Amino acid sequence: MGRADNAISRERLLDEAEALFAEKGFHAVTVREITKAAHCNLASVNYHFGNKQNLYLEVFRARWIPRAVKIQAGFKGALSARDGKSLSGIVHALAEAFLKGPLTDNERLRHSQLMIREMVMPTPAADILVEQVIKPFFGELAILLRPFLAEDIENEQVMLNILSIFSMVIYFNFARLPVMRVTGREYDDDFKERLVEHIVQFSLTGLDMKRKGGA
Amino acid sequence: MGRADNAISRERLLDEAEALFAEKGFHAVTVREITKAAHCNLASVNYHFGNKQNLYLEVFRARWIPRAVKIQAGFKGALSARDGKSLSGIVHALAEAFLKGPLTDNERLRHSQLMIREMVMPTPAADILVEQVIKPFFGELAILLRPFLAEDIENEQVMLNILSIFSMVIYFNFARLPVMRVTGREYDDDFKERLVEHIVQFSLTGLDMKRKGGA
DNA sequence: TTGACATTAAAACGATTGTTTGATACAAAC
DNA sequence: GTTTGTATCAAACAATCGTTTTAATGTCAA
Repeated sequence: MGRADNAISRERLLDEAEALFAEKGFHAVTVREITKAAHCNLASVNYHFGNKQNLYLEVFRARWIPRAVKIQAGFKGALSARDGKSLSGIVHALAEAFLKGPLTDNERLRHSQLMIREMVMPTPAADILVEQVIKPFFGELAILLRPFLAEDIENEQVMLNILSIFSMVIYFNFARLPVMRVTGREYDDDFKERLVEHIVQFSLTGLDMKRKGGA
Repeated sequence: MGRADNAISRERLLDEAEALFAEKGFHAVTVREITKAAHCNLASVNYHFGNKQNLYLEVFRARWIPRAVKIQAGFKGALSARDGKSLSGIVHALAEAFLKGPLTDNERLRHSQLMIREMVMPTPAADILVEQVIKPFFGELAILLRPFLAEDIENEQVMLNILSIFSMVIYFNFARLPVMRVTGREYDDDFKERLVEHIVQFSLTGLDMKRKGGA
């Protein structure tokens, strides 16, 4: 084929590579596996991306970051729409953006898996991830949350709070196995809704909910 | 050498394999790498464990689970010692057992890394992990926490609360890169103490700490 | 139509992988 | 002292890995 299919097979490689890297990890996936899934020739990875490592990095630049931007856009949209001016509204929009949001369930799962992998075993992609996505986003969150917190609160304390909310959102996304086993529930829409509500309530009041009466 | 060194090199293999599997993941570690680190012959992995997969599984049975038991013992010890009869005491003992506890910092890191890997990309080891360690432990925690929660609270709600606390403990252990980058702090004893206090406070009151005055 | 360029294709490359083999060394049993 | 069983060792195994090579195929400009 000629030049016309240039972008197409390159994009297919990125799609399939992202799915496989997310599911199995970098070293467990072979170039042959990727090219077969993308219906490309074996040499196409090295032709379009130089080598396997570079394809992995490009997956983050061309797929992971845009997805993160999409999630953040969903969050900001929900914010300005209705939940803008209350603490529970902000946390609700945040949890919903990551657990339900504009992505499919598979996309969300892949997104979390790739991020977790980079945190447990950082590669050069982790720098891009932290500096270009996490730090800026957490900075915006800090500005949003600060009006609702104590006036003399330190920046470190704000960040720890954000990290704690984030840890729940991430955990309920990637640790589906123990969550399902312990609660006995499937990851359907009902349960996701339940999780969003739980994250909001726990983030606002913690365990101390006697005054609210339990559920 | 003769029979005397039997157990010794087998144990060395388990030690080095655990460290390498935790750091790099199953597929990224080679048998040659493990045997070299353990000062053993290349064939010793297949001699003692049959194959590489079986060594990985045995790492969980012979190393990971005992470590989990040790952490839980540290938690229960702290409970009966002083923090037994208050909500904050229980959460404090829990956070401290996982973030400071009886293990070295490297041991704690490896422990979290292996667990996270099994949650993101489950292997047969994940079943052992969830059924033999996580579910029983969460069951005990539920019994401990229930007296302090609302009387009509559902079991699912209790489990979600435990999962939330657990998500923070896990996250602050394995996601050190973003935590350090966002807070600007190193993982020294001071910071770990700070993290324990934060987890306790957030678990008890969430973000709504204005009545307490911030820090 | 021709020449230049971009992409795909098949085949092979050397290196590395997990695993197996057969010989050797050693301690305990008889 | 011979036998038996266990552990270690160097060496080689077939298979698979990422990557390179070379040729073929297509498109577009001149």
